[in-house]
Amino acid sequence: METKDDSSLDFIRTRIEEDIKANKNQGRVHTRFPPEPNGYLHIGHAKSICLNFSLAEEYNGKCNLRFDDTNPCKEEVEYVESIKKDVRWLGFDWEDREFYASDYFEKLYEYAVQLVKKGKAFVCDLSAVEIKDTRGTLTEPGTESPYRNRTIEENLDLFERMRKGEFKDGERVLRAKIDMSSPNLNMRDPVIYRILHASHHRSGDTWCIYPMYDFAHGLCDSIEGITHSICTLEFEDHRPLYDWFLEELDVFRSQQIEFARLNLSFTVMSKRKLLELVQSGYVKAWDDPRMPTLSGLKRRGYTPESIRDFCGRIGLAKRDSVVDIALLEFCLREDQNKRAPRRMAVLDPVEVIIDNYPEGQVEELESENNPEDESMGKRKVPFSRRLYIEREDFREDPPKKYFRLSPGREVRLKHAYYITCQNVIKDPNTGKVQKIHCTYDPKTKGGWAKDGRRVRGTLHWVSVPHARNAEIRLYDRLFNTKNPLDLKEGEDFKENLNPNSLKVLTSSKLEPGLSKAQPGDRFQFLRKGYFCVDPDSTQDRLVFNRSVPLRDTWAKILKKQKQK
RNA sequence: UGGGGUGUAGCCAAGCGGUAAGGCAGCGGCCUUUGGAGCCGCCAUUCGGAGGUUCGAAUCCUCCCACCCCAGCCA
Repeated sequence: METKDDSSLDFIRTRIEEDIKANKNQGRVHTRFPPEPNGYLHIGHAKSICLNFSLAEEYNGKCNLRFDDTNPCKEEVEYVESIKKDVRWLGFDWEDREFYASDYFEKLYEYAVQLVKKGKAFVCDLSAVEIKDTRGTLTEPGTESPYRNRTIEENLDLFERMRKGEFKDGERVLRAKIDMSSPNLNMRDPVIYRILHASHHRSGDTWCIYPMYDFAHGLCDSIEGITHSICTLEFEDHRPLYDWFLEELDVFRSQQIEFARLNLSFTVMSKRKLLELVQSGYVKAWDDPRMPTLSGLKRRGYTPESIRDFCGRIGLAKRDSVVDIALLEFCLREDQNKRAPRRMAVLDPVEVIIDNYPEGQVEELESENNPEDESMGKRKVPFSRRLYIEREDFREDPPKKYFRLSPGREVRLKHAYYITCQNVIKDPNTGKVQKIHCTYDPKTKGGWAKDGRRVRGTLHWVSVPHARNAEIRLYDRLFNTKNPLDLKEGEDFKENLNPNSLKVLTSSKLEPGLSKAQPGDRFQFLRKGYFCVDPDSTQDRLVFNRSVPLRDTWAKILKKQKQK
C-alpha cells in the first residue's frame, strides 16, 4: 500500500484514516464514482474520478463505477458509453463493478414499500405546483399535505397502482413523511418516487415510476457497501436526508462526505453551459479541443498522466475555488517535456536561400529526438539550399535583445550550420519579405564553430524540397474573462467568449519524417510548443492541434518593452 | 430577518496552542545548439475584522463582516 505523507493529508484522507483506526467497517474502504449519463465528462469530473479511484487504491479498497440513471428523460446510452471510455482513458479500472441505479429498481421499490409500512411514506395527490406552494419558504415552514395521514393500507394500494401504471405522469407521488417545518427544505416531506411514463435506456418500459436522487443514491451506496460516499458541496444539505433513509430502513450506513468541486479559470464547467456552446455552434462538438471535457482535452493533446497529475496538485478542501488554468498547462508541459519527441515545423514560413550552398545538394543531418531522454535516439533531417524558417524569426530592423536573424547577423540553424543574412527580397508593393538570402559557414556543420565563435540565436527550419504541408490549429482560452459567469445585469456568459480562441494556419511546413504521424501522436515542435495530430487528418493533409505553447521568455520581454 | 457551509499570498493549499509547508503564477540570476528544459534566489511580521483567554493564538472563546449552497415530481 502506498503511504502518503501524513503531514499533509487532506480532510477526506484524514477522515478515512480515523475510520480505519477506529476499525469502522472493519477498516474497509469502498468508494464509487456515480455519474449521471446525461452528458460528457469534464475535467471537474476527473477530480472526482481521481479522488475516488485513488482512495480505493491507497487504502486497499475498491471503487465502483455506478451510473446514477434514475431519470429516463435525460439519460442516454451514448453518454454511458462516452463516460466509460473517458474513465478508462484516464487510466482507471472498475473491473467487474459496473453498476447502475437501475439495477436496483426492484430493491428500491421494496425499500419504499417498507417505508410506507412503517408509516414513514405516503402517496400524495397534490400537483407539482401545490407541492411547491405548500413547501413554505426559506424562512417559513411548509404545511402538511392533506394526504399525509392516509392509512398504510391505502398508501400501499395506491403506490402499487402507481407502479402498475394506473395514473398519469404527475398525478401522484410517493413522499417521505418527515417534517414540514424543518429549517432544511430537503426534509419537508420530500418526493421519493414520481410517475414517468418514459422509456429507460436500460430498463425499457418495465417501470413507470422512478426513484428520486435523494432516495436512490444513499440506498445504492448502502446496497453496494460503499463506506465513503464522496460528493460535492451542494449536497451537504442533503446529508440529513441521506442518513434518514439509511436509518429508517436500518441498512448498511454509508457515510456521505462533501468536497468543493473544481472550477477552472477562463472556462465553464457545467454540462448545461457546455451543451449550450455545442448547440450554439460556437464550438464544433463536445470534443472540440477548446472544451474542458475529457474528450476535448484528449483531442487537444492532453495526456491522462498530465490530467491525473493536475488532479493531484489542485488540492482537496471545502472552500469554493477557481484553479488557474495555467496549472493545467504546466502539468501538460511537465509531462510532455520528458516524453514528447522533438520535431521541426515551421508554422508561418518564409524562405531562406543559402547562396553558397551547392545547388541540388542534400545532407542528412543528425538530430536528437529528445534532449531530456537520450534513449529516444536520433533521427536524420534533410538539409538543402532552400529552407523555410519562421517569419517572425527574421526582423529587418531588430529590436533590442532580439537574437534572431536580421541583415548581417549570424545565427545557428538547429543541428545544421551557422548562417548569415546577406540581403532580403521584398514585395515591391506590400513590402512583405519574400526571400532571405544568406550564406552558410561549411565549417560549422552540426551547429558548432571550432573557432569558438558564438551566436545568440538558434532557429528551427525545414528544407523546402522535402517539406510536408500541414494545417495547424492554434488554440487560445475559450473565454476572455477569468470567470465567464461573473456577469453584469442582462449579460449572457457567451458574450465573454474569446472570438480568437481558434486560429487556423493552412500552409505550415513539416520536416518529412512527420508524414507518417498518426492521429493522437504527440510531438514537441521545436521552440513552438506541444502538438497533437488531429483525427481530421487525411492521407495527404495532416492536421495538428497545438496542445500548449512552450514558455515564451521572448514574448515576455517584448511585452515589457511595449509597456515602457 | 431560516438552515447548511467557507474565509491563510495573484491562484490552489498545509497548518489542529510553541512563533506561517509546498505547488502554480510572478520577479531576479546562472546555464543552455529549443529565448524550451534545468539550476539558484526572491515573493504573507501575518492568517476576513474587532475584542478576549494565554507566557505564547491562524489555531481556543465572543461578537461582527463577506462569500457560496438550499424553496425540481433534476442530479
